Amino acid sequence: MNDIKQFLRSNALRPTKQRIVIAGYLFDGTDKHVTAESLSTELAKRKHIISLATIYNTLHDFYENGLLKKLTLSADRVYFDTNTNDHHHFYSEKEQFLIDINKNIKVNGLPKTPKNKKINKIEVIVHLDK
Amino acid sequence: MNDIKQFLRSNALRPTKQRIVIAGYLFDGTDKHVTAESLSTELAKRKHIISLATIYNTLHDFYENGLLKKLTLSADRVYFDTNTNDHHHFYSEKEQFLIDINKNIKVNGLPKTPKNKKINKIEVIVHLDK
DNA sequence: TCAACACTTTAGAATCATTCTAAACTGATA
DNA sequence: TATCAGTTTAGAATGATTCTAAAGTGTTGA
Ligand SMILES: [Mn+2]
Ligand SMILES: [Mn+2]
Ligand SMILES: [Zn+2]
Ligand SMILES: [Zn+2]
Repeated sequence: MNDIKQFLRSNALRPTKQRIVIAGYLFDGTDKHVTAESLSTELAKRKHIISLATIYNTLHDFYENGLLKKLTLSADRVYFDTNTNDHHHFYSEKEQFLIDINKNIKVNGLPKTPKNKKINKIEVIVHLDK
Repeated sequence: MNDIKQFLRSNALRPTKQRIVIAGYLFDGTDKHVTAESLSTELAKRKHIISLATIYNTLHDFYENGLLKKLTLSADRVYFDTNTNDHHHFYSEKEQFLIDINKNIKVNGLPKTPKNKKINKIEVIVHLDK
């Protein structure tokens, strides 16, 4: 709890009640993939009612500070990922199912990068069925 | 034009004026990535005004019939891809920039697929900068 | 300790891509 | 050519997200 406050301060984020609760949930040691909605629901289960606006604000604040990654897997909700290491995903759109692939993956056979561009990140999504 | 009509019929799609125009544009031999909006704009340049509702309907009809692939690269617009072969992409979110990677890419080092799931498709997105 | 102020939170409105509704239209068929 | 299922469309609705602006709070210097 004081760790969380320090943690937030060290990321130039004022440790407000809401941010402490959200960080406490997100960074509890277990990697998580959340949407604004799912996060809101989880916090509500724990009797922490935080407005959706604040949840969006906080997710973005954390993202801007590199505490979260952002995943665009579906067109109609954004996932935030507490695992900030380089990694990939198994994903089932149908089942809203998302699992980290932390193993080292190699992508072979890429053509040369387009002129004047630089590779920022290679993202591998393994879409699952049934 | 009659080819287009046949093409549509052979896909169980009634060859309406609108579908003929849209198919004529999309399947002209050049691979394309379009959004509903960009397609609408391109058609408008060619003096073909088709309602957005129809453009959405048609993109979905084509998609359902396997004539298009759907790409979820950004959270706030869906891309449709006229290249229906298995392939991957270079993508620049900032520049709305999208290039096919048709070369055979191999992804090595995947962990084993989660129990009771099947790999449907492996998607590689090479995010570009600069 | 506390005033002062920048930073935050929040309800509710706004945005915007997409989907839906239901009425008018049209391609296919006999 | 009449009929009807399939299509198109304007406009309303939806839903995730962002914005607005007013009220609340953490920080800091005296
Ligand atoms: Mn949406
Ligand atoms: Mn949106
Ligand atoms: Zn992850
Ligand atoms: Zn493509």
